[in-house]
Amino acid sequence: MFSKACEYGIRATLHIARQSQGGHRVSLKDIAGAIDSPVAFTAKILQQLVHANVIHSLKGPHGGFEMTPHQLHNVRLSHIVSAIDGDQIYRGCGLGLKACNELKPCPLHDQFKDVRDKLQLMLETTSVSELAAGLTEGLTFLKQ
Amino acid sequence: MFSKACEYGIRATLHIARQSQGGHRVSLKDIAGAIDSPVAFTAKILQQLVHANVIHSLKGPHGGFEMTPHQLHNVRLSHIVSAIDGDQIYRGCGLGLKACNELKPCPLHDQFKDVRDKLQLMLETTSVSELAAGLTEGLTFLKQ
DNA sequence: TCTTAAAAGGATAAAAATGTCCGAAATAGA
DNA sequence: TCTATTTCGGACATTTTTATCCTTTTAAGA
Repeated sequence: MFSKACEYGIRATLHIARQSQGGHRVSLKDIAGAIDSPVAFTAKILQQLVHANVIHSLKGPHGGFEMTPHQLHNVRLSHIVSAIDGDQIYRGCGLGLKACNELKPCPLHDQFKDVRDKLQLMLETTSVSELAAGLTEGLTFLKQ
Repeated sequence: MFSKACEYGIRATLHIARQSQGGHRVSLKDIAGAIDSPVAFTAKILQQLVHANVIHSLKGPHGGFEMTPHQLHNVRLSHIVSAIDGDQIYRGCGLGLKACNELKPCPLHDQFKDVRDKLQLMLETTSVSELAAGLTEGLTFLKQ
């Protein structure tokens, strides 16, 4: 569904969100350890997320990654997904046809529309904060 | 959502189904032309679909691909997708966690479940025949 | 100012997906 | 039986994704 990069991106952001809610800044190593991902690859993804204003970073000693109150309040899953994978998942045609639309639909356009719209709605309405809360409460998990 | 191979596979199967409904067998070249796909790559995918008993092939002059009445009656989109991409799309965890389940869910397990179940239901209930009918009626398209 | 810790960013490597080529096998028809 | 046509299947090539390594930049603290 999502690329590996996007999966790591979501997991990393959720970990950062959880720690930021507790007032803690986290390092790259910390994140990679918490979500069980390759360190250097995770670094590249975090860079993308910083550029996309999903997370915030600070260099130097005691540096690391965090989310500002503004980011914690506003960031939705859709922001992470479109920053890494783009919006083809919920905007593109299910059969990869460039010119597929309501007027000239592919054979599964209608069937797909339901699924795609549901996915889009879910990504756009689900906030990172609410998911991070579930982690803190020990109800959900980011590895194994 | 699906791999390129799977997109070609679905499009090819729909073209073959449509032609089979009219009593016509189609060649590889014919298929690749109709769905606008690379010929040799399409050949590989068709082989997979023959092995998966989604379509039927005949070698030699006047050979080609077709669907038997039995296949036309039974094949659903889910058969094509699982033959080419496997069932990870609607069975796997959205965040790529191997051990994600109801008891130990990932943070977006519940939100994802809805989307995934809807996708699974759609793929398992949509028959290739019904989609091919839309093509014949000129209501839907397989390229541009 | 110097050292140290951390992210940033460029170059490269490995793996997977996508795509191509060509000879082998099968089969219809002359 | 011979030839032409078509799928089959193996090997190879290209592109994209995933992953690693190393140097540079930034900033804190001694």
